[in-house]
Amino acid sequence: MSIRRSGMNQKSTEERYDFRTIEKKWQKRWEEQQTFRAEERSSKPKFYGLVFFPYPSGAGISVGHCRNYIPMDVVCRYKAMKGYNVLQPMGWDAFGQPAENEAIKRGRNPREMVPEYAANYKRQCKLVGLAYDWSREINSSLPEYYKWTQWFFLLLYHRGLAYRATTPINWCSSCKTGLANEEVVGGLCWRCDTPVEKRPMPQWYFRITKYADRLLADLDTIDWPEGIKAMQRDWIGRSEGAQVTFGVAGHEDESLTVFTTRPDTLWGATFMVLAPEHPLVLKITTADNLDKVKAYIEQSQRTSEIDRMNVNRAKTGVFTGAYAINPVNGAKIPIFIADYVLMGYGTGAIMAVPAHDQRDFEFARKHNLPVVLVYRSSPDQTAESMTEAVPDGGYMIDFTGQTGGIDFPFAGLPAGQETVQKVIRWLEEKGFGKGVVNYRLRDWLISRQRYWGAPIPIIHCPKCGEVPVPYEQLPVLLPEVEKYQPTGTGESPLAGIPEFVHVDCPTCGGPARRETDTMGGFACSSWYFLRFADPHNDAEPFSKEAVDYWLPVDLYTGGAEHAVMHLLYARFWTKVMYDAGLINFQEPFSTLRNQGMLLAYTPGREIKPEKSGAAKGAGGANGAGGAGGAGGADEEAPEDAAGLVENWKVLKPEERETIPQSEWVYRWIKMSKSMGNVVTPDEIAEKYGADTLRVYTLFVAPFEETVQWRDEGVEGANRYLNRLWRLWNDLYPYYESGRRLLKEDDGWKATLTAAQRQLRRKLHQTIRKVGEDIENFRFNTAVAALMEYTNELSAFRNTLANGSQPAPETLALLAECVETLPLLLSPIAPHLAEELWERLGHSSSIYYEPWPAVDEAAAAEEAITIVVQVNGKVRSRLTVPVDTPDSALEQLALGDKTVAAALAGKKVRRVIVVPGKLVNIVAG
RNA sequence: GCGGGCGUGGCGGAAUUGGCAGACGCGACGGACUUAGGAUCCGUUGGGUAAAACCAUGAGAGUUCAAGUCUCUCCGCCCGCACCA
Repeated sequence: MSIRRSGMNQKSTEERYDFRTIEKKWQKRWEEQQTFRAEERSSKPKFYGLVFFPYPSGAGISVGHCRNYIPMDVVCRYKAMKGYNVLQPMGWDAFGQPAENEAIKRGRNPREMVPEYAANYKRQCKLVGLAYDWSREINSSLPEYYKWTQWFFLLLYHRGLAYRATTPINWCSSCKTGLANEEVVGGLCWRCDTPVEKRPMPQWYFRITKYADRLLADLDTIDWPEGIKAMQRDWIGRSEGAQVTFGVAGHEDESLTVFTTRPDTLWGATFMVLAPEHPLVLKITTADNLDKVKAYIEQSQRTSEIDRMNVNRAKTGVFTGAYAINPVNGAKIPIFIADYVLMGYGTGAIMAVPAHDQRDFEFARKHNLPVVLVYRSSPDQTAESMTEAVPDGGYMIDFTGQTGGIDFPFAGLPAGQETVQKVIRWLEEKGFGKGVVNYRLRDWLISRQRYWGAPIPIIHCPKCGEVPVPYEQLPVLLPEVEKYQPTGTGESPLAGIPEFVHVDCPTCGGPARRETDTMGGFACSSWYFLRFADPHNDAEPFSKEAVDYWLPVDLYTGGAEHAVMHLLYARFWTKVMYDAGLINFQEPFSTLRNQGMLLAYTPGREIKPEKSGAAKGAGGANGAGGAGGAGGADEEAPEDAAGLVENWKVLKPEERETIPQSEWVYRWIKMSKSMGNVVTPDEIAEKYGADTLRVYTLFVAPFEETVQWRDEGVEGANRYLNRLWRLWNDLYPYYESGRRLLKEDDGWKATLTAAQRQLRRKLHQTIRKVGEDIENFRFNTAVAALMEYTNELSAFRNTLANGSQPAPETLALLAECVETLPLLLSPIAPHLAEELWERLGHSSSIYYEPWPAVDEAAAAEEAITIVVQVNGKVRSRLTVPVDTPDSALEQLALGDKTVAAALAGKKVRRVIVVPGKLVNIVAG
């Protein structure tokens, strides 16, 4: 029996480690020695790890951001130990409305406020021990950065990808600015949930639609979560079909082109529907229908976006009095207008085939329009008996003789893509239409009528028209203003600054006006990942050499809320730069991962379910808005919507005073500033230390999963680190004498006892497992593996005889354990790892130490447990040497006492041996 | 409705190609050490039984010697999109 070491024998060992002192010490040293600075030139392979560009808000970072930043930091630190030249930068997405709104709210100048907030973020990042290369810090609101954002605007402009157009835009009356389609979520502004209206205004757009096919196709080349790829595919919304041109009866000079994915159903078109906004509507409407039509148009303009998007609404619409002529059979069909047809999709006009399209069917029944079948599945199927449309199946009906002399070669063809293609070819031959590919994606509205953004570098000259600012005149500096508030007139605050607006035309020298719109924040974040490769270049946005070396980003992490916006825009700009020969890759982010949301247990109160207008929030229990706690998007819910989650409301700070705790109702909701339930890394670092925060964050759940923040869990992580600290200190005294043996020769490995070999096996298995888990983003099991190992090491320690000197090979083994532990710990709990490493006598940072090598021989199992099953049920276990042949396993299994008992009275029919795993005896 | 994901102890979660379900941690319980314990250490901890048997991975079927894992049908939850012609 061995003597158990109790804590009492180790009074000299500190029970708990002094994380405050240790963490401060190492953070200071990392900073002084610029430990995390990426090498400019290196023969090493590179690794570029990046987290979503954050906007520095006044609230600072929360533990939600840490759920993204810490895992990335672990990967980067691990990669450094694996011999990579690592680039892990950080910077500030400082332009845009969150900053501007906060500046307005606090009555502060964003130029002063933003750097303060950024400094606070930076302080917090350091507090958490994140290994950023701060020499590459960037700030998108500084002229040295936005000069190049403007440069890229001009690049797009000169390549025909930026244009100004006056079309009805999505207008948020609260933000007082236009929104791109991506920024309208369910008819509401993505930032403030205000219902979006349509307003015609001249605006700048980027022609992202030109890249739709490539943005879609290249999704197949990148390692991104399926869900994000699916969202981008849906957003791009490619659909194949045909445009078919119909004549208009009585208007021989006009024609109407429809887009349809089902040109094979043209013979069943019984009416046509135009979007109310369609330009031909008023031209073709007959006099007696004009009042009705005008009224309908007006009504549909009044109908809110949200209402129009309600699928279950009745299919309203009115007849224009005009008729279209179906080219395939000369049939005259009535033309209606209805708001279920959208001007922004396809051609804004559809042919309606009620027999095979549900919406058309509903419209036809409501307005007593005929239904004509094109496909039939059985001979007795009739249009009259239909209760709903039949979207697919069946064989085409023979329309020969009913097509006004036009041939009909499709009788009997089955419904399907092949038939559609045949019809398209036929339409093209006849000149009735052509096959086209249509996209849901629309051009990217970049104009903002706001102050805090990069001015659009364009000059409007009465003589020369639109003139791009010459490259050498960049940057167009954002002027100082007295008021940052949006003007309310729909114009940018910049329009009120004469010295900014009035400018000489670069072309003719005459008086001209500057463009006063600024660019939306997504412009800045569409190229920042490139700037990190060469952040201080003042001659160009980046040198090709630096970008060729560092890019693309190897690993990119952030919340899923940017699935379409930022990630689509950045991909688009990357492709444009590729086309311009600036870079040699087409996808900026090779691997993308999304961290899960962080929920906090939050006190609130029940509220009455009714309440007329407050229908919003019924969408789900994730609070207001869907943005994640970490990464760029900093949504801020409006005051009245904040905290409303299905008949439940977060307690306001004052309510926590006035409402007794017995009436509090707790719920798990997203941790966010607007909910007042944010836990900051500062408070955790203060109480338990940054390493504890790191361990807890990694251990609590898989990276992608939503997690619930629990203080008990944090305490568990802290306990573990203290346990590890004590264990290491208990073993440390053996290090000096064991180390010599460890380094001198390998002989000791052969003389280990079985228990010692087992410990060493666990050690090397752990080295392998932790490395693999980090590479595969399984941080929770990496931490678990470390815990398992320290548990075994701890049990081994307890077997050491107190006071007496262990045998030499034991000392060598202990030295190996003592030396390896800080290395394994280093990516996960770097402060503690550095401290232990230093105590081992090292003077340089553990950050650059090589990751320990796995001794495969030591890691290999000597004996394995073979499960013996009878008819699939475990009856016994055998411990055998690894190389036991199958036949011997079978014999051993059959000879086992419990197995024999289970087999009593049965006949063995079959024996399955799975090498290294089990023996299953089938008997009956 | 469509697309993506998920459902395992009291809780968070483990579980290679189908091969011992519940690693690791939290919580709980018992013990040791203590003036003390919300510290530390050592145990126990899915249900069930005296012990077994047996029952357990949302429900139900199927494939297989063997299913948390594969197939089908449901149910529930989360995320995204939603009249897209």
